Amino acid sequence: MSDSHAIASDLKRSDLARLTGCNLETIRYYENVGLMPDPPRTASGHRRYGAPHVERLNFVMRARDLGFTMEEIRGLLSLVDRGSHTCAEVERMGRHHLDVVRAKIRDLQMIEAVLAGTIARCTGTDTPDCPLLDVLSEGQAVPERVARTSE
Amino acid sequence: MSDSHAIASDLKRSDLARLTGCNLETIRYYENVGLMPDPPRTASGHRRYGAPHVERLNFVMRARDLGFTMEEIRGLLSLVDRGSHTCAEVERMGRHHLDVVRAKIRDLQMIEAVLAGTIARCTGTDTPDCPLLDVLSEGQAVPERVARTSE
DNA sequence: CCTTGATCCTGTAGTTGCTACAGATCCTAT
DNA sequence: ATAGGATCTGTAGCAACTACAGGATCAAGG
Repeated sequence: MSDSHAIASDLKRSDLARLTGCNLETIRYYENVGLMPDPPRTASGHRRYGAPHVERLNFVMRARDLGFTMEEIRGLLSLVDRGSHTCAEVERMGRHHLDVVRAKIRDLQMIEAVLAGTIARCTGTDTPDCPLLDVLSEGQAVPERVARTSE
Repeated sequence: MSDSHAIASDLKRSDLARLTGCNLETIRYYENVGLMPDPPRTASGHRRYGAPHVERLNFVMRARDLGFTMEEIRGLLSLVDRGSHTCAEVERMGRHHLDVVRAKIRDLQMIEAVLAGTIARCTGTDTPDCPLLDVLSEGQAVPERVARTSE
């Protein structure tokens, strides 16, 4: 590998934010909650980041984009950091998360069906009679009322 | 209307919770944030509820079940409370919420596709090589990284 | 009538995943 | 040297609840 355009290894927090697209404050937050390591500091206490921090933050952000919770990401990172992770372990965590995602989709589709079906019966006129209000007032809004996983 | 089995109109907070399935504390919370009206009190300050409160709380809970935000529910309730609402107004709010729900579904389906497609390539063995880690490390996790509406 | 235990009251803290602000310090360029 | 940006810290705020502590009150049994 040439060093023709190596990533500068003396990044300020604002540089890291710019390179990753992460919010400036969120970087500090991830540090506080243990998703990012404590970076080295200059004599006056300013954080200095390098290429590994860029990678780590990208990892965290991609995991968040995929809907992993911070707890799950901590789990993934500790697997990787341990240095002896296996694909099986990672896959297990991924599958669990996939189950959660699919459950959310199902819940939202139930909501969509009720909403769409109800609104389709709306007249859109000035009458106070409204199927949606009827559902909210009397109907069983969503067949299984268990928890609100879908939010 | 007979009073053979009219809903008792002298309900304690615990009764309202039991009748609706709502958490006891949540009732007070809804009162604080204006989703439930301040109920009458006994001389010693205990809340007393009646049938209208049961209906109102059921309305709020069904709306929450359908994923309406508290802000939206406040809007729906103020329409209804105003006494001069129209189906068109309610429908408009419902349609807007339906759009939000559908956007969430789409976002989650993108996540599902990436996750499922990636995990399908997992070997499930003891190797550290893992497609999911590859996606998190290098991939563009979810094509459009805009906001996280789907949570 | 009195006690005991259940219920009720209030305010407040915790949850998740950030985001934003205030006030102090520091860095950089002129 | 100084002005104005950037950084530092702690903390508060968002949604939508849930739970707890400490005190007051109610209801039933003795």
